[in-house]
Amino acid sequence: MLAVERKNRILSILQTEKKVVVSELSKLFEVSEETIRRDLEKLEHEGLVVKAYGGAVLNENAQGDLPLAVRKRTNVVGKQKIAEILSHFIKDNTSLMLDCSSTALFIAKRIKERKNMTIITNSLEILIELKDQKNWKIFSTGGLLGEDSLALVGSSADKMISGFHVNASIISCKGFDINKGFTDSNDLHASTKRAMLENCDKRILAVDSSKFDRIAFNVVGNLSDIDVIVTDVKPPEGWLEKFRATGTECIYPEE
Amino acid sequence: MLAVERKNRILSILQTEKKVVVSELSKLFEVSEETIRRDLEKLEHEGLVVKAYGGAVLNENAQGDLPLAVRKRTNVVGKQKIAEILSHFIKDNTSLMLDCSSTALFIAKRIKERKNMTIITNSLEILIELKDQKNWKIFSTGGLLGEDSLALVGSSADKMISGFHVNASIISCKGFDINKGFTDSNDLHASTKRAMLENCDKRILAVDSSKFDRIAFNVVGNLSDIDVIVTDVKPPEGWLEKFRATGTECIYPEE
DNA sequence: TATTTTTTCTCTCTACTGCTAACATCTTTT
DNA sequence: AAAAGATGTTAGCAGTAGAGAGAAAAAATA
Repeated sequence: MLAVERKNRILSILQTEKKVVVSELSKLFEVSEETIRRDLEKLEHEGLVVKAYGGAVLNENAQGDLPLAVRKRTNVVGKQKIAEILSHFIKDNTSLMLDCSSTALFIAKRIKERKNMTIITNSLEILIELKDQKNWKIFSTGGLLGEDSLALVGSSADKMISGFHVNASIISCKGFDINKGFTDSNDLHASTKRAMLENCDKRILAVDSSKFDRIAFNVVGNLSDIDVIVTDVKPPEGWLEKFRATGTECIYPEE
Repeated sequence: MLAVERKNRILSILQTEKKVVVSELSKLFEVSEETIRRDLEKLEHEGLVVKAYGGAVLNENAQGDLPLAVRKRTNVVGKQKIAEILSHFIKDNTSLMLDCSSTALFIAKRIKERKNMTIITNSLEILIELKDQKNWKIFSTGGLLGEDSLALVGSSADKMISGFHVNASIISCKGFDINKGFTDSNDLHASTKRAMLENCDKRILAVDSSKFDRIAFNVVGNLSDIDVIVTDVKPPEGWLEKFRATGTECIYPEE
């Protein structure tokens, strides 16, 4: 039995039983208790469970993410797929900028196992998600706290971002149109995203299929501003041709 | 049954019954009364319940508290008193800087009724506490996320603070000594506090009595750097004389 | 009000279970 | 072949729980 299989089974047991006990799991899976503890440790790191003396319980808190967020949970599966794909490309000892988007938050949750990372973000949720990472450098942009989001935006945020240069920036957007480019509904957010794209080696756009063919009010950029596009489904062939034409790499799940 | 399970059940019983009785819980969970007492003791330390003779009740005050903080709950009563006093001095339409301290967080909770405030802080907890305030401007300093705190510190935080000027800065510290001044155990925090004091009209030090006669490693400032000191108990007469000599106003609760 | 009785609490001691961390072993990947 | 990852083993440490004695608080009684 694979380690991930076991971890998934533990999660599904937790969902019905509400709690698990180390000694029982050890017998059930016929592995040592230490192995179970390590599994639980990893699951805790991923924010899915809370370890307790003798076992673990579900992290209620993680079900709906932070209690604070009134997040629109559109296409969670797609966003998870994108986070899964991207997490494989992110190595130890690299620096990243992450914008304030649910996709970026999923990515943050996924890369907790990496070592010595440097993260710059304007998302309070990502800051809180990563606050306990040892040996990481977590920078927050300053700025004005957004009205309906947990993002820091405005000129001070943009200025701060310009003071850094990272290996890669990962940003998301509200709309993606093959001709019009990618757009957002808030000009302050759009400006911050642009600043992130201007101060990195690799410009990555994470955009799930619910954004396809949508155009929001504020243009963030177009294909030539992006090095890699990551999506949850294979885009239409016509798009892929365009991507090849502009030299934009496109990554999507196999089949 | 895991210890955490029991504690969670106690909390949920509390939510419906409003109170719990040690002897009843002991029978219900089939553990000794000492064990129940220890559970309640831990829950009280976490600030979730208030122990009483024979049982415990919910801590109303903590209902809206963040799940993230494992707050050091030292002298909560004193800090509340200080917040109470200060809240009377804070008027509508003013701008404040608040540092990252539990006292500042208590103050933030108290002044939510004010209108049109402008707040600058380096505390993530204060940002989240105030995120839903309508018609307020909430600014975050940027900076490096502290190791053991939810604070943003470092040169970028300090630089950002220098770009603002507010009506009053309210800061706290780890130690207050009448001769040595006020000190903190972290140089980055100390530097941020200094920056806050340098960019305001009124410099306010909120220091509860648990900090009296303690000296931490990093000096933040001395009496001449402060306009108003707010404490939870009346300081010794000798101190009051010194305050008069340096022209520092001192406010404390009446007897 | 003062005193006694009862209840509850605090503290210490002890036993036990589970945890952490370091190392060894084996497998898989590069 | 070397590096990385997963698993098992061990020893010392930390968290949990119960028992009993004495202190403190509340209630009952004088």
